[in-house]
Amino acid sequence: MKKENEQQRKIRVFFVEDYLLIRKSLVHILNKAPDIEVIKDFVSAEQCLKELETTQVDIVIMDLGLPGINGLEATQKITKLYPEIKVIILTSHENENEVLAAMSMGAKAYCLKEIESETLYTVIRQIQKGALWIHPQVADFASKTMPKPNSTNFDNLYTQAKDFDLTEREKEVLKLVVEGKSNTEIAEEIVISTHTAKAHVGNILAKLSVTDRVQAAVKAVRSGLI
Amino acid sequence: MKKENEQQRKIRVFFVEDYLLIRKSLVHILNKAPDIEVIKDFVSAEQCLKELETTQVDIVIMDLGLPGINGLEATQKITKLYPEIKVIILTSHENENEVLAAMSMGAKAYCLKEIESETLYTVIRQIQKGALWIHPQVADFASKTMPKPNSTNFDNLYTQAKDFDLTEREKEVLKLVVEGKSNTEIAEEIVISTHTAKAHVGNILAKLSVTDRVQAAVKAVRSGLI
DNA sequence: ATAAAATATAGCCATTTGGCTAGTGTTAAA
DNA sequence: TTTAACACTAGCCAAATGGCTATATTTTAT
Repeated sequence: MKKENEQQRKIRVFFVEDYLLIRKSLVHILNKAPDIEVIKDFVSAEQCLKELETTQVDIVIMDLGLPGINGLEATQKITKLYPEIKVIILTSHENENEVLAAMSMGAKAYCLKEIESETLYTVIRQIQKGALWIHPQVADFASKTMPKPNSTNFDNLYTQAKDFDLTEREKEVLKLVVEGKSNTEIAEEIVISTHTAKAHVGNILAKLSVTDRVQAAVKAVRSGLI
Repeated sequence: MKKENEQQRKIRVFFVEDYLLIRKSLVHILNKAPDIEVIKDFVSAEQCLKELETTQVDIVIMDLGLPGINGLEATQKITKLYPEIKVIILTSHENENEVLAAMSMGAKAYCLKEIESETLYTVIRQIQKGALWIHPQVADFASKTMPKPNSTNFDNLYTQAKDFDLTEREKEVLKLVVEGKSNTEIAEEIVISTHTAKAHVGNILAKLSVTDRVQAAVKAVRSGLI
């Protein structure tokens, strides 16, 4: 059925990546697949969004860490404005939160740049068919937190993922922990008792799933929380 | 003169870049130049260094931010062991210190991944002829601090900028500190006494000019040391 | 209105931390 | 050869940490 359609029509792709050299090389690689066609490539998400107003594509492949509108925001915008378009994240970020955030923004795939080109072709084809795909290397933490595919619950993932459910006060304390402050210093700074400071730190450790303040600080910094 | 040599012999290149997809695409792009040949490409600097023992090349193109030995250390090793080999840094880091460090490590060129492929070909050809090249976008701060091409003054740049003068052992310990390990755990992990572990941590704190391991960890992460 | 959080406080206790001084053995540079 | 840096070990001590249980007030949802 519909032989020409399914086998002859190429998968139309937009590609967003800020570094020229990488962009051009990847476009080249992508176009080597007989059934994939990079219609246009963009330095920024803004340009891509602009072009989407007039051009129909099947898939947008998007880097995270773009200048201006970042890949996550762009993904959200695209999936909201054009639900039929599938967004594939292609990035080097192995960050847990980024994966969760991207998927909750509506991305259909999360690929690390580790990926082999042949696998990438396959992923693109699978996504085109409606699949979801997450790179094995980051799939474990994604699967944990992604039980219900209902959007209500998903929307919070981004904030939850980035916030670790910390309260305002706890974020305040965590910031001071990252500065290397002791519980006593923290207590002085925000005018609470040392007991309270300790309690806050303890709760922070629990919420971040770590066992000491060093790990908490590192996690906070690495996840961009602080 | 020597028409065949200069025009027919291709520039032999090693290419080091950890992300498979990017590596393969760039190799492809590089090989499109008629006078450039990527002999081999590597995921890690270690592998590249190993291969250099047996294979002669003109140029090594190197990413920064590699796993294991990073691009800067590798550059230093290469230029020390094989002064005739020119190292080209190809990275996305626009960091001032990285540029200075790379050049002081003996790199001959510092290219951002922004670069156009045609320009990259030109740079490679220029470098092969003995030139130095720094990407316009980062050239300004490089030129400021690069007055004396004598190595004495330059050698410190790297350590001052990134290393905090840590010894190998201390870096090893610092990595474990960042992982949130206690002194006891560190001692177990690298098989030393807890006393030694404590001593190392103490020395690290002093060298990083901080007063506790949290600050050390944060500083290590933020400065990209770990 | 009631339950559920967030915030704050308190004490106990084993363990860890960081600063300090004081050594030993090894290796590399002056 | 001697100095200097590195790696390692050791003990002391006051302070800090993290886990624990318990309580009370306030804010926020339902």
